[in-house]
Amino acid sequence: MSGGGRGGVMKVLHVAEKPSVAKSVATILSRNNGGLRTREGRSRYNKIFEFSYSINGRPCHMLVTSVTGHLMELEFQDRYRKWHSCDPADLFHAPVHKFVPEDKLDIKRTLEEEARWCQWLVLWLDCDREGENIAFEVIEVCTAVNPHLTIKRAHFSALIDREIHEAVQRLVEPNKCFADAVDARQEIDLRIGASFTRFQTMLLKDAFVIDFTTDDRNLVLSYGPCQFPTLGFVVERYWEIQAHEPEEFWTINCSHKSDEGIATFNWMRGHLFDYTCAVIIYEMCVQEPIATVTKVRQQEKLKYPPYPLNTIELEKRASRFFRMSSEHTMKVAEDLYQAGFISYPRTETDGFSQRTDLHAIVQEQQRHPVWGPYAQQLLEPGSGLWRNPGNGGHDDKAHPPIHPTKFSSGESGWSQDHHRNYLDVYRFESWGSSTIPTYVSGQQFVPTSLTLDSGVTRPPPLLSEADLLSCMDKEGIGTDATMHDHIKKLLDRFYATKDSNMRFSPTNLGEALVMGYDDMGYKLWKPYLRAVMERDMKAVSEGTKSKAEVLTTSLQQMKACFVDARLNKVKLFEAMAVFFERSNRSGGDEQHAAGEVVRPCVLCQESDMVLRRNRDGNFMVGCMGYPQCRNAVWLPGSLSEAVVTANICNTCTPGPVYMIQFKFRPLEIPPNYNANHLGCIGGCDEILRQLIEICGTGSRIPARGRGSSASASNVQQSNSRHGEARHSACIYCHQTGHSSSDCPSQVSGSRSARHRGMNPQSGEPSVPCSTCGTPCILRTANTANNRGRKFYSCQSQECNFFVWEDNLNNVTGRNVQRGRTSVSASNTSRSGGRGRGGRGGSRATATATFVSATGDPVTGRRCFVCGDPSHFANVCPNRGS
DNA sequence: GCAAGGTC
Repeated sequence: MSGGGRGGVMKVLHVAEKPSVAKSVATILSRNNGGLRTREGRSRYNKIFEFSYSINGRPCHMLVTSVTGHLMELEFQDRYRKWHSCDPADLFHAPVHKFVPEDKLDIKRTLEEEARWCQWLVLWLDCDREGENIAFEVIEVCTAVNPHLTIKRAHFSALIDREIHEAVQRLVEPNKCFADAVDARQEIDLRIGASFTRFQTMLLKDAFVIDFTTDDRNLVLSYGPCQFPTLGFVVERYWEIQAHEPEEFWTINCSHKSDEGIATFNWMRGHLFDYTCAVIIYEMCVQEPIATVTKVRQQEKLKYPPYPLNTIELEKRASRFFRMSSEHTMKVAEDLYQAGFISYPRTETDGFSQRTDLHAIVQEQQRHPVWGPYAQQLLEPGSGLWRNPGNGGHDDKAHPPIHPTKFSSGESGWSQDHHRNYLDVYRFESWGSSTIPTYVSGQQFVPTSLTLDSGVTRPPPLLSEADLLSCMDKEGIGTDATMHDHIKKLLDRFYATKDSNMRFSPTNLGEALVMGYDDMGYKLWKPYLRAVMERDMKAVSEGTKSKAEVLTTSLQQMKACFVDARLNKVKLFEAMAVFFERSNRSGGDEQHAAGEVVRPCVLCQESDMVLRRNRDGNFMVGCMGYPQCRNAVWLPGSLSEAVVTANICNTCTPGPVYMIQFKFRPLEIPPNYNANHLGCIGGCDEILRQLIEICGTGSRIPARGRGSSASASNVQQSNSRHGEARHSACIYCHQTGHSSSDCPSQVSGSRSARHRGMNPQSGEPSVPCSTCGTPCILRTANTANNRGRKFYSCQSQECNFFVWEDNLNNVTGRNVQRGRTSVSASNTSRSGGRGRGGRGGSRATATATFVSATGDPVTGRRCFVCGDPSHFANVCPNRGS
């Protein structure tokens, strides 16, 4: 019989994913005379609960404790931890290991101490893949000290009595497939993240002047399978906006004022882009102004209350109504949860289970000064107000939707944000209703106003935090508990910014990185990669694929992608060069920056010395501090291979000095020397010294042009947008004669309108918007009528400023100068004095002809009321209105 | 100095 302790009381160790669950499980199970006792463990957060219970009739001494999420981390072996310790491509196969980090050692000790004297281990981790993986971490720690443990898994979907009692009587086996799926995910995330992060940081950080007013050493250009697609959403929307070319349209609006109020009528055709058509129809209306009601339709509009809150919806609503970032929202929610005011804030569930006592939840709120009376009303049986909330159809089987759990009239020391979390009688949405006068079919009236108005098509808005969360949710980027982290990471890494309207734009850096990978043809910034990983994980968790299989294939693919990306790194360079000045610091070639560490530099005593190969193929060990420190040891020219080993020389100091496995070309060294030699560059190696003396160092075959084309970093792209850059080859088509911003190969599709060369410091031509002052950059139209024509338009979401560059020159009589040329929108606006935007009321007083939607002067069009070409009929002063 | 996932 397994379990030992035949006939006696069996000792059972229960481990939950978090302290709160341990407490709930212990409280529920001990309720019937269990005699619950609490004692401290090694970790101050993770208490140990003890009581008596019987499992399937067998008396047990129960110990319930917890971990706090994952107990272990995955890391590369020490040898590969330093950034310059290896080629980043090696990180796809460098050995990794799982270990318990420093801050979790207390928990580990508690588990070890308690597991030692127990017979059973019961795992109460959350019932999802991560929970299963944590379960195996706990198993590893516990079985290491007690290999005889019988291991069981409790399956529960809610922390309620029946579920918990049932779970403990129906223990199952832990599911290794689930845990394996997470192992695979962890390893892939680590390898991809570390390799690409090191690669792009070392490639670009020092090669460009990236000025983010931060300590330069902290600038990391990270890559991650979640953060990059998140950035991708932001950049894609931004490009969509950039690519938008405003088009003027015309609409006829009619209103009618009666005793009952004002009715506004919309034109069934919506709007027309053709001015002539619109004005003809409008003039017909004006000449026959009597309106006839042809149909009256009444429609009931329903508005449903929202579904119960899950984490994502909570974050979206806090962002929309309170302008709180998702990250801050989760902090506040955590505070409220810790204090017992709301239920667990990380949940996917958006429907209450049948078993939830909703009346009890509402009862708690009866004393509240604001919504207490409403709560009381709800509970009154006669009021007929009670209605169960809807169900959004999601259930994570672990937690209920987020709801208030007890009454609070405000705790001292809490910020306003803490109070905001209640969905009270919901003051944050309105019915949005309006009442209109009643009409009957056949009724006739003369409109109070009838206008021909112009409008301009607008691009979609920048992504809000709620939009971004929706995109991530839809594409499966991150989990409900981590999405806000990924968004914050974009801000922390200077990849994106959030404006005062809580909307996200990419920074130059964020845009350049996405552009670089996009130009390589890689969808690394798209959600597909994550989707493939998610599919693989599912296959592993269902047992249709093995962990090893998924790891092998996906790492193989990712490594191929990495190697290819590195071959195409010029694309990243070019994209960066669009936005940033090149620096004259070292770097820019991660191959040069990388190298295997051989020893600490004795000269500068700051950096490591690494094994490198120069462009001629010769080996040397040079200081990472180059060019500040020029310490170098040149190795024999007869070397064909050299690899740093893990062997440390026991004579040379200061150490460690790693020994190098040398391989010489046999024909180039004297016959009495071995072609394979494990040597040391620290000074102790007599053989190496002799070979250097015999063979010399440096170029083995002088001046034969070897390696002259080997440089993969000969990017000569100048970042200057003026002067010499115009004479160098375009970075897109590689032709001379135009700059990259004018490249004809780039002026179609959304790519054409990308934000190229708009670095404010670069002196790109721009005009300040006369309405809001935002600098407007020069862009090129791509419409049938105006292909290639340049225009300025305001990038502000709220502003309609637009002007053709050639009009500007005509109007102001001079060319646009860099920076601060001021332009009056009223003189240059396309739409003259018409329209509702209030743009350019000056048109009515101008003597010029009309300006059409394309900006060209229009001849032969004049007010049909008085014939004056300076205005249209709708604003004619001679027309009785 | 690197990822994403748990959670305090």
